[in-house]
Amino acid sequence: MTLTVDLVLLTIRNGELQVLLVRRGIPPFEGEWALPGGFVLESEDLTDAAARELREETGVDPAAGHFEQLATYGAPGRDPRGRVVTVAYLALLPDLPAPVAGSDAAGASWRPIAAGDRLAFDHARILADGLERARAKLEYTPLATAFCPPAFTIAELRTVYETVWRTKLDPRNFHRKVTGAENFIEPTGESAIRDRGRPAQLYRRGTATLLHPALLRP
Amino acid sequence: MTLTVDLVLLTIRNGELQVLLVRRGIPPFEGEWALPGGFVLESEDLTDAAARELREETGVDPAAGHFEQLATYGAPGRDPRGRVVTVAYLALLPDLPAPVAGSDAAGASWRPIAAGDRLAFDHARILADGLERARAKLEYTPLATAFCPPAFTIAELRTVYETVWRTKLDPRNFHRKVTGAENFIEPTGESAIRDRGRPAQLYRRGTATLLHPALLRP
DNA sequence: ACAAAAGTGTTACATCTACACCCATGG
DNA sequence: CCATGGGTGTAGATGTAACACTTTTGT
Repeated sequence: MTLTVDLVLLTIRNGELQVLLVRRGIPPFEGEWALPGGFVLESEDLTDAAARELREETGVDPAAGHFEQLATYGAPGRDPRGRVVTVAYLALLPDLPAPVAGSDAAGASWRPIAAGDRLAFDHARILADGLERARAKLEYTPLATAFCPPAFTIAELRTVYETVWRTKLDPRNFHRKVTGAENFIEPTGESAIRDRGRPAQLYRRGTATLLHPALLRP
Repeated sequence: MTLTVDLVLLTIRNGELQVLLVRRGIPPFEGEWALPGGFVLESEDLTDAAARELREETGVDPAAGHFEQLATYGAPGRDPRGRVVTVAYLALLPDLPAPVAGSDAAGASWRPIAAGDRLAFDHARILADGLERARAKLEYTPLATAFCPPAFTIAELRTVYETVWRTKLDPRNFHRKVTGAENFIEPTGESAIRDRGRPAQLYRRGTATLLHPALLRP
């Protein structure tokens, strides 16, 4: 029995939700897209293995965004080479200024979710589960901030919700909801910036782990 | 590397939340309580392995209640015998009329959560995660009905919430909330029964998978 | 009749939606 | 000045909490 970890790495680039995929260089599924992942080392915790893969693939620290176990997949036929059970992890990351530098997977690239790439193994199912988890968690946790840089405007936070949920939200009501939710975000007090229009306040992540009241998906 | 499944089986008996535990007959942790579980067979899906264990331990069909994957635990030192990774499953079951008949674990018994038994391995952590998952899911899914028999009264459903959440709920408001939530429960139309007081309408599970509006934990 | 549990009505308050409106900046 | 986006005010709909009150049984 072989144990691996696979990563569903989500970020928002160019206003669309993207996932990090790698092109497989060897059979099976040679040449197809797949989720990044790798073997769990002897005497390595599962979370450590996933964090190690994350660093290898993106050069990014897990603490920069959000990182959690998603689910485990072990259907007997899921890998034609034999019994491989994989523990999937989900990470929500800000748009990386230093992108896939230091990656050991040369073929890794951010692909829009909307592209609908065919994926190797049961990775389409894992990705779908990760997306649904992310969409659900935006409702009742402050995880949307994981997609944002350390300081962000409320409009930027709103585009996170709009992108992940594929909806439009009323800017006025959204503003009041997020500023009203306890410890969701805190004003940096610091200045304000933006290209056109009135400058916006900057905020950072608050201390809340649960949103109250929640932001319900329309 | 060894792969096992462990089960967090929850039910409500005698008005308290209980978990099925087994006394370990062999080292390590001989004589201590542990979650029921066992090895995943070669070419057996994880869910099948967990369902098989459930039937072996309780003689109950997974479809009688609710059954889902909880999380996977693989810290290197969690089993002193070597590397053992376990996939934990959570099941919510009605109070079983035919109890642990046919069980291959003679030492299996329902133990109150409140008893605070010391558990072998990292099973205390797994149980805590299962409890928190169950508590959270009662809020926004109709899973409370998994603890109920096929036909139940609203008061019985309310005691499920009160028991799992360790709170008291207003019977009048609770009644309106659950009858108002779309497709949560359907009246059997059928009669009404109970020991003292006015007879109650009987209900069965509805078709909803998500509760709207949700029942928020006080 | 009375206790006990089921179920309805009412009122005050919180939250949501939709939208009118004002504020601050770049060109 | 005016277009653009940031941010506040307000009214109606919906949901919530607290609790008085009516209904239907067993004893």
